[in-house]
Amino acid sequence: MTRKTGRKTQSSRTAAPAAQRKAAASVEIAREELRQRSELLWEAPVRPTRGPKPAVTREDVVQAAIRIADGKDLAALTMHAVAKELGFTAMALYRYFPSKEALIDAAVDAAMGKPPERSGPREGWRDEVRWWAHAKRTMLCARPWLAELPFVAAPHGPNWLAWHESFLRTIADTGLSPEDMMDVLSVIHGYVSGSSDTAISLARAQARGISVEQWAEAVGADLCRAINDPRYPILSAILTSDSGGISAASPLPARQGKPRTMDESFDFGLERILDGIEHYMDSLKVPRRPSGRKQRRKVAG
Amino acid sequence: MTRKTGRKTQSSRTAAPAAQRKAAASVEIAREELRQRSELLWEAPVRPTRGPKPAVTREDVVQAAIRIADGKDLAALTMHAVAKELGFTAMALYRYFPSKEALIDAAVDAAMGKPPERSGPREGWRDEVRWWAHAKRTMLCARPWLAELPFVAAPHGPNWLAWHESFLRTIADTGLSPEDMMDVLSVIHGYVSGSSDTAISLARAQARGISVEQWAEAVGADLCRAINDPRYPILSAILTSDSGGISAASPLPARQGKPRTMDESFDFGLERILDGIEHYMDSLKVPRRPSGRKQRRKVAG
DNA sequence: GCGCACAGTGTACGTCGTAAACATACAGAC
DNA sequence: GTCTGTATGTTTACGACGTACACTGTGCGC
Repeated sequence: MTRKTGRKTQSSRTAAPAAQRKAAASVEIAREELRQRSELLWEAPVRPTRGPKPAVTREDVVQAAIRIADGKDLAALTMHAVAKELGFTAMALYRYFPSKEALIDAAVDAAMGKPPERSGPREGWRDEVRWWAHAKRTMLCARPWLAELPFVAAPHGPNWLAWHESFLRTIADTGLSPEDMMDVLSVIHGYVSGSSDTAISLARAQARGISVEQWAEAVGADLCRAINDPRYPILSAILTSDSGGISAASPLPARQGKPRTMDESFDFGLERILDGIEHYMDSLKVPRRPSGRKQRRKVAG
Repeated sequence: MTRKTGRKTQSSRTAAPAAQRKAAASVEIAREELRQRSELLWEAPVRPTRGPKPAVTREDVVQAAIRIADGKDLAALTMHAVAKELGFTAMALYRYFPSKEALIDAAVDAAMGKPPERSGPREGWRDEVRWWAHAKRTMLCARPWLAELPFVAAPHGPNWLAWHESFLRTIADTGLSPEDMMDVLSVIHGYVSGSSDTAISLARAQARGISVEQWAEAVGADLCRAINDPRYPILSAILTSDSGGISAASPLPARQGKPRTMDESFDFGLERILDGIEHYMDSLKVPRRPSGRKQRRKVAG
């Protein structure tokens, strides 16, 4: 991983260790670098007429990168590996992307893909939001390496925006103000990405060939340290509340025969949030204070 | 991080790498490695009587690592850097931790710290959960590198459990079943960590010396690509719905003079979730179906 | 056909994590 | 005290990484 910013246009020394920099100049560089990376995401490459044709396209490079990350993990995604995948030397890639970071930006956006189109007639916003949340979760679990990225500023590429657009479509008719729509998007988006980390962690383990059972055993073993530890009385009580076993399908403790799986827990949380949003929408219709402490009312959009 | 061919003499050490391995054997190694990393988190080091005294403690090493990550970012946290901080050579660290990953595990748990104790009398669960969520968000923003970690199985150290215990205390008296308590924990925890990514991204930028304005400019610039792009009609409408400016305090568009800040958006979402949870609790008291699709009812804890 | 712009290569450097062999310092057995 | 074994930190080394720089080769516009 270790993403660095060490780019200078010309007077650069070696792999600038992101370390010693002169503040003022470095910020300028950082800004320019971010601008350029963003551009790479949005602008089609311009093929000059002169010179030999490139052997592949930027898209081909991106796809090769995705193939590697899918097959192993983000750590396996090295310039050498991508180059080998394409039958190149590593340096050739720098004709397509100015740095590894820029390539990863592009790979992330491409790997995210477009949000799936929902066929059939439109249903209520609640169903659609639920569907969107599941789609997003599925996407994240399918490519666990997407969650490994320490962005200073996440690249908001075409697909990233498309997912957001896709969400907004689900609540476009609810009468929420623009602010509220963005905030509702933010709740759901936050919940989905945050709450999927356990599932993602499992997906990563599986990508490494670790079985579900082995993974659950490792995670469960940690949790079990809480049992009978006086520092964790409540957790301990919960963990031992019934059979106290650990479900293979969930790192959380399984009791009384019907353990909740990770997916069920996800759905549980999602329903609570949908309830909360619905409640908020209702409170806007009937002009009475919402149950929350803070007064909020609809502003004319 | 990069991993290579592993070996395994007898029992101890080795950062058993994850790359190419013989499947069966590799899983065995991975499991053993995870077990050992977990142990390092929980067990006090045993000082043998013979031989020279160690110059520092494992705790000192961890603190040095945290200092480095705090000062820069996770990428700056190299074995060489930590060693230099302590006046050592890099290899000396391997007397304290078997691998960089093990050191990072320990640094993460230590950096997370204990959850702050709340002074004063206990208030309603809603206030307490809100308080917990803010504490966690504050902690994550203060150490943005905590969110950069690609775990296969996140190490659940003492502090990690303490945060969970601390949350459970807030809802211990609400009459929720053990399953429900864990799921409520999971919703809030998921929301907090997922929804903080923008704030964390900003914190990271600031750690690199990028000002809020510059960061917002970069993020906003990406969003603005949606404007007038036929692929993003709704987003475009929202972004231009009023003044169309981008607030420096938020990457989301600011309109009509009173932009919502990131923190306000966070609170908005949190209130919706709390509403949803409250609604669920109410539905348990009055035995009538909750508004969500799935029937859930309290089980005797 | 000529020349230049651009494709991809070869080599090199500095840094990374860490294996292996080593030197050193100290506790306990004599 | 001296001896001895073990635990400590150092030295050296390796292979992989990102990428700077100088190179070779190709093919369009002239």
